[in-house]
Amino acid sequence: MAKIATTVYEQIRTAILNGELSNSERLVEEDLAVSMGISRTPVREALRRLAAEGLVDVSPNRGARVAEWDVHDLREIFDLRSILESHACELATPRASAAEIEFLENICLEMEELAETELSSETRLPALAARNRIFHGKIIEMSNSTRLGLLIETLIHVPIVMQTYKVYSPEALQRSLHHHREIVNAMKAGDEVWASSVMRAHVLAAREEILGQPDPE
Amino acid sequence: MAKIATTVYEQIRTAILNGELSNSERLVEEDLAVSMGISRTPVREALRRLAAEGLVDVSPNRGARVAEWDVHDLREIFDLRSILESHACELATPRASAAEIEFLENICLEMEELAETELSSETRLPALAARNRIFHGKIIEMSNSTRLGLLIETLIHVPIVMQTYKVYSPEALQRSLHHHREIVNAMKAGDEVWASSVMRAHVLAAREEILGQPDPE
DNA sequence: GCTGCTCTATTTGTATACAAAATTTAACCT
DNA sequence: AGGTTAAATTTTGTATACAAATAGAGCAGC
Repeated sequence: MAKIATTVYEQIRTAILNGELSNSERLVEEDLAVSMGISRTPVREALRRLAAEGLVDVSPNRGARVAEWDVHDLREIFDLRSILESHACELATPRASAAEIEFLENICLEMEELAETELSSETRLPALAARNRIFHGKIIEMSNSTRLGLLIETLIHVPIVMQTYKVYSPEALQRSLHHHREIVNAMKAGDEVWASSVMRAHVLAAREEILGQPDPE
Repeated sequence: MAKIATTVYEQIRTAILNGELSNSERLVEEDLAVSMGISRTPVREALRRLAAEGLVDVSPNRGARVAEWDVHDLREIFDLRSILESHACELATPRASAAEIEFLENICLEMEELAETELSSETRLPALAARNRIFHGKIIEMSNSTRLGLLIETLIHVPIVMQTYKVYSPEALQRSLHHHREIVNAMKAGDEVWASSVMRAHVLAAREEILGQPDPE
């Protein structure tokens, strides 16, 4: 069990991502430490790491709170995701191997099957969300750009919460699955403009589905 | 003198950015601590923060080294900068106020004057580089996207080293200044496609100037 | 001369102790 | 009673102490 700090980091992180700590709750180092039976040192390290990823806000001498995101923040995040993931598609397309294409096609198939089964939402949604993450993650990996991957990773943390719990409308789900298929087809055709365009649309469509119409400002 | 950790962070950071610590030098916590007359605790915090920004690499139980970037890394970074700064331009253009446009025009003017004076390179280059950062930073600020700003900031750290010391060819410098002018003109015209396109070209041109031809891979 | 091992010396990771700052509570004055 | 100030408590920031892990030196074997 190496690195208590990492364990703590993951625990707090998943707690935040599961909404168990939401509402800008204060994160007192000592409290977290005793509740986990450890000292403040690794807790501090974990909190700083979470702060660097934008999941908590820390003020000097005033400690850490879990970060809050308003609609404007979320629009920003989806906006940037649409650009960066689209770019990942562009980079990935000329590099895609047959095996990688097949891998993506399998994910598509699994998701399509899941969408048709009449499981209760509680089991179906997480299964879909997990495969969705794998699909997007695979393309990012295929883009072969370490930093692009890191940037997207930090952006994705936040929407993961709602991605897992938001109930998509049946039409939106269908559209989303079609997008996935179309992305793979575009990659298979070696058409990176096509692939990246669909990915851009895909993320922007998800944004509207989750956030509704653009805010007037 | 609040927050030793922040002071340490800035010291190490500028030391890295000035190349005083380059070549994947090992950063031993105790050594840094005694050399600054403090304890290891704030040094650790500073190193973790630098790690989060990609300026140092830390391995578990093996400490921190200053990060190294090869040509491939730098290509990635400029690639992403070209996309993100271009997007910043796109967002900034419809929001630009007359005062902001004027501010940017003043920077352009100052840089053009600096380019004509025959100061020794040692004083001229840093002055140009500083104004260049202000120009780009202003546009990012005008884009009004906190997260976009944060993403670009982390990407920019690395090239700052060479941006400050790299001797541009006279033609490249001229082209760069013309790009700046053109960006402002496009913004003044309210044409965000034009503005973002020039910005994209601007960053990609800088990439080629600094890194040379694309690596074949 | 080179490779692999053991043992020592560094160095990191965590715990605890103390100082400085901020928040809360309570008392006080008008 | 309301609001302001001042003590008390909580909480963060830094220093120190100790345990665990790693790297390096020296030595044995080939």
